[in-house]
Amino acid sequence: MGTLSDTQALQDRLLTVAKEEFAKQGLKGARLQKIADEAQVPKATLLYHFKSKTVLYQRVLETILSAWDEGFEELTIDAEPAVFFRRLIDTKIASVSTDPLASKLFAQEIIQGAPHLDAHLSQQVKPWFRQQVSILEQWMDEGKIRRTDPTRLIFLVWAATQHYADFQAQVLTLMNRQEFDAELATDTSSFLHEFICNSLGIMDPKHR
Amino acid sequence: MGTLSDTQALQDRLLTVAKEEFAKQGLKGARLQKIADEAQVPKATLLYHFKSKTVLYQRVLETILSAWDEGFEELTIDAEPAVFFRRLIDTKIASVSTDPLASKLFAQEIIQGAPHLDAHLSQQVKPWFRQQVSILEQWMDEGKIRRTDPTRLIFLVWAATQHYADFQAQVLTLMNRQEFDAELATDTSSFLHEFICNSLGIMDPKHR
DNA sequence: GATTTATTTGACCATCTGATCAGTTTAGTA
DNA sequence: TACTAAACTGATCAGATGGTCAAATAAATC
Repeated sequence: MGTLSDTQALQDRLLTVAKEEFAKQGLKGARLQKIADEAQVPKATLLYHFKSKTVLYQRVLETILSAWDEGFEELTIDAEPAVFFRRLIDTKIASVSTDPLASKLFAQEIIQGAPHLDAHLSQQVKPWFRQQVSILEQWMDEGKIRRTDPTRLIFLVWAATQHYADFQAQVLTLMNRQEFDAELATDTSSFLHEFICNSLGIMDPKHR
Repeated sequence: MGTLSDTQALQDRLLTVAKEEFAKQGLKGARLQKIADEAQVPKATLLYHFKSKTVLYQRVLETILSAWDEGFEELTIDAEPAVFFRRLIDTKIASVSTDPLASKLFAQEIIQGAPHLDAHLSQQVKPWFRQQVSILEQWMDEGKIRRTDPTRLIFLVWAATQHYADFQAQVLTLMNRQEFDAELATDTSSFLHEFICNSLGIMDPKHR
């Protein structure tokens, strides 16, 4: 049997299980024993593959962040406003709908002051953020979208999408739903796109 | 010395300190010893006033929620849309700016599935929420605001405001700021009001 | 002032949990 | 097959942590 791939597969499984536990319980609240149990492996084996709880947590975080970076890098400048926001919102809603645990874990990390991702925030997120801001500013200069604060505009999109992952418990309760299904996701995506385009005075190409 | 008021004052202080610790570290992460130290009181004294960590946590949560309920009950139906959103946003931004710790604590509770406030969500928040939805629907019927999904509209306001408390670390980093001051608060409030009114086709009374 | 009640606190405990380690098994290699 | 290295794991530990308790002190009541 391929041992290297076995080891890799095991570590991936451990990371997946750990992500779930960290997302649900927080860093301090998560228990190595439970992660090990869930992955059907002795606790000592878990600690053989990841030297410590902190290392395991950081590895989980890295996995999440690199997946996100990959997904958002593709959002290029070429498109016109309506398409840009369509892509941005769809990408975020998709990530929130596909993997809400990642979003929850990230949210808890930020809420607690982002002690484990200072570097990532200033080195990965900030440049991406500045680029988005400058795109929006350019469009405002060109009169393609209403002039407003681009920084807070991006925060708005960010917050409005992330909300459906982080506050899922509240959202589902208030909507009388059991789960966040695909229909809910596309409807939410449509709502946000329409709401934002309306505010920015963007005419949807489809409706012209 | 008034003993009753002394006891009350002490318990209030303990609750305040505990809120800070719970907000920063989460329920599992918070340490009774640290809360006691911060309040300059032996740990045994803390546990004399609150039988257990869980009880202390629930008391903190109750304090936060009742303060919120009080603040949002006042938002009555009378006003016209522009005023309604002005008040709603101002109230939320004020609460987020005055006491971000409360917001953070609440957020973590919801993220982890709201195990300690199922009752509050369905008994306090839900009725308030339904009322807001019905106000918005009425305005849509009357043509006072653009027709859209009222549920997701409220979520949007909620998310967009809360974001500034919960993700403060990220917001400050990306804005190159050190603290969330009063100016930032009013600017944010203005931005959101303008953005929403624009999307809903509400003319600000002041500008007519 | 005596008695009872509420508050305070140091000492202590039972339990949990992350981490270590030595010994074993399995896989890869010559 | 003999040898080395990697992977695995039961047993165990050291430290931390929530919680208890009995004794002391302060406050209230009679």
